[in-house]
Amino acid sequence: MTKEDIGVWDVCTNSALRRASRQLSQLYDDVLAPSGLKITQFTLLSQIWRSGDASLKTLADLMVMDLSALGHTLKPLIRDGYVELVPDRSDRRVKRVQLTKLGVQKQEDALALWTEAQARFEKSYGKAQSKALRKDLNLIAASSFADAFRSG
Amino acid sequence: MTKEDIGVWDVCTNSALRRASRQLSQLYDDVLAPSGLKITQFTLLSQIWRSGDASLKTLADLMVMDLSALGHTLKPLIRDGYVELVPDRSDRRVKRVQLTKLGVQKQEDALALWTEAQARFEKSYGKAQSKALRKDLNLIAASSFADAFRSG
DNA sequence: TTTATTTACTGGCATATGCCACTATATAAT
DNA sequence: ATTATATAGTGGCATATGCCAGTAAATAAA
Repeated sequence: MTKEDIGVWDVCTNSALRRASRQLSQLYDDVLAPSGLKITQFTLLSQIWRSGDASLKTLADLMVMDLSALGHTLKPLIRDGYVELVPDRSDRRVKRVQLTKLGVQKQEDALALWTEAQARFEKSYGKAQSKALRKDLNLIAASSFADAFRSG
Repeated sequence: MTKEDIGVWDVCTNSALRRASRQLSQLYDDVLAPSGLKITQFTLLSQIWRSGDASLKTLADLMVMDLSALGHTLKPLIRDGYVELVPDRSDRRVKRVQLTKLGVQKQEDALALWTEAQARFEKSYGKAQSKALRKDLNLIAASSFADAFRSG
């Protein structure tokens, strides 16, 4: 009977996306474990480094994340001394997100593990396939896609 | 400078996956809002229906979700009377997950909204593309993929 | 300049998800 | 039958993520 043979993930793109996310984050987390960072945290540290000293709002937009959600997620990283929020001098509403020395060091440490995870992923999934998949996913994450979806 | 121009999601498949998940769940949630269900909850109700009366463990495996995580996620749905856990007669450790009449009704109500969301997605992303993407994602969610990743 | 509006962030509450320790069963090994 | 081991769930704790209300500060409007 079809009902039992087909999963929601076979028909619902969102559930397929979340299910794959759970699996992959699990796999990356396992590899990153020795660093004490989860892949989500490593991702944040990496993006904070890449973004220079972006404001919370800017970083939230880049990450396609709710501003307050980002604030919450940063809490453990701030508590552990990897990240700090520096008030902007000109606009006193703004706080800039920066890596501490310890944070930079931690990111660099974990980078080797991430590279290992990424290598394993590409070995299993294919290097070109991986790149194509990221492109597809980044399209979905784009604000232009959200606009199209909402107006459609 | 490359550092600022390239996001983690351009190089890390996991972060690309999570970022796209956040965006898409957001979009689906908005469409489902009138039903009072989040897309994650609708997904669970749908899969519970599809799975007949699977045990928590079976459902967790199907959803590629931690057993206890599934238990937690079901709490609100049980509290609201959409789902119930029925102890198995033969194996007293096992609990079977079932939709209540109210749950079936709720799922059917929300189905129209989900269909709308899915239609919008396919209109923006392409029907064939969507199907291909789900296939890719389901490959990543497969246990065989996890095995390959871990041994790789 | 005084007021209205928009913007950036915070804190509280809720769901999503995972780990670990513990309990209850069931099954295999002796 | 007794003991060892494996399996299914539960409860507590922690992170991930989002909504909403409230505060502070900047900006536009009157």
